[in-house]
Amino acid sequence: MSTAQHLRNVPIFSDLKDNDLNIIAEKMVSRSYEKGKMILLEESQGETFFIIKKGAVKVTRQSDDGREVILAILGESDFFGEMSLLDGEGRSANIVSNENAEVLTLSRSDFLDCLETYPKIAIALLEELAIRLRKSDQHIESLSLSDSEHRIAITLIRFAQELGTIRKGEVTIKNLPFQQDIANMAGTSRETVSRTIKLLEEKNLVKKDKKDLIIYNFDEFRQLFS
Amino acid sequence: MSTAQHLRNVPIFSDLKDNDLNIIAEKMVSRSYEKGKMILLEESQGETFFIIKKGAVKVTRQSDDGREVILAILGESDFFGEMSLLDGEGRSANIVSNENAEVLTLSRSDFLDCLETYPKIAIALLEELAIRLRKSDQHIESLSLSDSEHRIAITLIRFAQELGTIRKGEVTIKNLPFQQDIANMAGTSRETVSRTIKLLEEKNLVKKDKKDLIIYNFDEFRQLFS
DNA sequence: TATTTTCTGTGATAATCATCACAACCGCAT
DNA sequence: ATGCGGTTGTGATGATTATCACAGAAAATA
Repeated sequence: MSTAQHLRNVPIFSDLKDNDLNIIAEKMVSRSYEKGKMILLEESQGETFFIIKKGAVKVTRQSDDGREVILAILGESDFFGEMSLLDGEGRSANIVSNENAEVLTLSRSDFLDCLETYPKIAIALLEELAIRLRKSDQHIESLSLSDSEHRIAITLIRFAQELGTIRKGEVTIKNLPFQQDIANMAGTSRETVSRTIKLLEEKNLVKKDKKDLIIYNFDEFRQLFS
Repeated sequence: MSTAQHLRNVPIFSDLKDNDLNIIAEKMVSRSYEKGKMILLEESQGETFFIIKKGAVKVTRQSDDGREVILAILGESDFFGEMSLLDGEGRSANIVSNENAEVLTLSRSDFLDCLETYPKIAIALLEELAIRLRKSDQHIESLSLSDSEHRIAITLIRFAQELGTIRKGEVTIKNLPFQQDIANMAGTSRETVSRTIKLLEEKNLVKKDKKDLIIYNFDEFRQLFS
C-alpha cells in the first residue's frame, strides 16, 4: 500500500484531496522498530510526528523506582508525537513498540507547515485531541473512585472498544495484552488482574479462550462497570 | 474592563489584532452564576463555549453512587466547553461554579466560525489542549502509582502552580480548597487528607495559616513527591 | 450575639489490595 | 522431546487506607 493510501485511513488527513495527500506523503519517511524498542524517550526533545502504519505501541510513563504506567495502547492509523510539537515542551511520555512496528514520520517543520496550510487538518486534530482528553478524563475517574474489579473491567472495556470485534452483542478481544500491561493501565497489581479475571469468569461475564477474551454481553458488561 | 480586554488575557485569543478581538467580543454574552450552581450538566448537549471572567469553577465527573471526582479547578481567563463543540459528543463532565462566577459565552457556530476564520486561534487551542493532555497524563500517573501521601502532595503542587504566589522559594496557596475537594482530586478520602496534611506539617514541609497553606521550599517539595 | 451549618481532627475497626513466594503452564528454540 | 524464559495461578501475610463515629472549630445566617 502506498504512503498516501495509509494516510487516507488516518482521521486527521482523511478530509484532504488526493493531490494534497500526495504532497504530504512525499515528505514522510518510513521507519520500523522491533518489539520492545523505545521509539521515543521521556524528556527528550520532541521533533517528530509519527503515524503507525503497522503494529502497535505503548504510551507509558515511568516512575523513579521503575514502575510503569500505561496511558494508552495505540494501533494502526493512530498517531503520536504531536504533543511536544504543539506546546514546545519536552516529551512527557515514553513510546515503546509493543509488537514489531512500522511508522511514518514527519519532521517538526513539515508538520507545523501542514497545520498552517490546511486548516482542516488543524480542526481534525483538535477533534482528535478532544477525544483523547475525554478518554483521559474517564481514565482518571475510574482510577479515582473504583475498586480494582471495576478498574480492571473498565480497562477491558477500553480494549474491547479499540481492539475488539463484535458478533451479536458478544465482543472478542483478540490477543489480550499481558496481565502486567493490564495491571499497569488499571493501576493495580498483576496478581489482582489474574484473580479478578477469574472472578469475572465465575460470574459468567467473560470467558478466556487461549490468547483471546470474550465478553458475553458487552452492553450488560458496560452497564455493570461504568 | 471591556469584554475585549478580558479576551486579551486568554491565551488562545492573545495573538489577535484589536480589531478582530472586538469583532469576537461583540458576539459574546456575559452571564453570572452563584456559588455551587451547575453551569453545565453531564450528558447534555454541548452548545456553548465559556470563558471565565471572574471567579472559579470545578470540572467534575460524578459516579452513580454520587461520589464526585474533580478533574480540574479553573480560574480567571481559563475556558471550558470546547470539548463537545470539537468532537460533537455530549458533555462528559459537569461544571459547577466554585465561587460566584462571571463567564463570557460564545455560541457553537460563532466558535466554529472563529476557528475557520482565524487559524491562529485553532493552533493556539491545539497548544492549550496539548497542555491539558499533559496534565491529565500526570494526573493518571500519580493516581496509578503513588500512595495517598504522594497523591495529596501532588495535588497540592497542582494548586501551588495554579493558585500560588511565590516568594523566595516559598509558595503560598491562598484560600486552599476544602479537604473534601482535595480528596476528590487526589482520589482519596477526606480524613486521609486531614491526617496527611498534619503529617506534612510535622515533617516541616508545609504550614497551615488560617485558610492558606505555605509550602516552605517548593523545589524541594516537588523533588520529594514527583 | 446566638444558632445552625459546614468543615476539620482523630480514634477504632475492617476491608481491600500489594507483595512475597512458588508451582504450573505455554511457546519456542534447540 | 527437553529445556528455558516469560507468563499465569494461587495461598499467606501485612500495610495501607476507607469508613464509621463523634467532638471541636469555623463560618454563615438569623
